[in-house]
Amino acid sequence: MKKMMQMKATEIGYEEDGETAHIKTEEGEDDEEEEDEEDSNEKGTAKRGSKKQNKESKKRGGGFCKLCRLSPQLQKFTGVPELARTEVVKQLWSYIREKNLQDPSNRRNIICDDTLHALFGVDSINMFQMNKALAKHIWPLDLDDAAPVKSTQKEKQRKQEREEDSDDPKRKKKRQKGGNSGFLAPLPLSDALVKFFGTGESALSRADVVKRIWEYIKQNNLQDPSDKRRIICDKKLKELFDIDSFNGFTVSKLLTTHFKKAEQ
DNA sequence: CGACTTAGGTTTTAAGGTCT
DNA sequence: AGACCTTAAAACCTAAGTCG
Repeated sequence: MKKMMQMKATEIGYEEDGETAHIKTEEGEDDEEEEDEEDSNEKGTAKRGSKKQNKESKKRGGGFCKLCRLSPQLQKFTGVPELARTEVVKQLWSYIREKNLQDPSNRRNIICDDTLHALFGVDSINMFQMNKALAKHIWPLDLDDAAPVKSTQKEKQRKQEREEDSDDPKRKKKRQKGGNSGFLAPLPLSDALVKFFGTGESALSRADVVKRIWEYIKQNNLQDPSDKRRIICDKKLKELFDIDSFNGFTVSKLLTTHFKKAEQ
């Protein structure tokens, strides 16, 4: 599965030169970005590059499965004195879901109830910071005293600081935007399209048409099971588009010929 | 700009295992 | 020896394509 993901990624055209990383960093504040970028750029590139090759042969799991000693608070939470880090994360999330502790307006934020507050010492925490906060509660087994796992990277602090204040504003902005532009204006449909829908409507917005096409695709189960973006045309679709199959992303393109231009 | 779709990459953290 | 990969979680974001 993951192998597939990698392949797809390259297919789609993600560049290896750190462009993706850059896009991501954009979300954060710009000042720290530069140093950061250098770091993650290199790393990311190498990672992605070799991942492709190595993923296939690597499956054995690293040191994450190793049991770690848990802080008293975490012991209380999990009920056991030792647990693999991955298991702790798992339990945490099941607890969060069970108690419905995700902030509805930003589900990456976790509202801490008393139990979590005891663990993290904050009222709310985002999912990324949570992982970091968790580090204070997970100790190596061989360390008798409560020495938190050594934190090697100071630079990384900057990263999550970036994460802290970058976070959602951008997204919110996006969400808030909204409002109608003229894109929703109905456009005259081709006869073939009118016939295809069979509702008698002769004009619909592009978005509406796309929506209905997808409804039809789903109703008739026309998505290629091995790649759901691929649409296998049935007779009706074939008549409409005159092709055997198409990529879901190109619906819009295919529809072009079925919109009569107002001026025409 | 935003309507619509899906797949999947990215983000965080840790340290041991594995590969070069 | 040192670089890189592994695990878990969920949400977000991006990609193409079109239009006024």
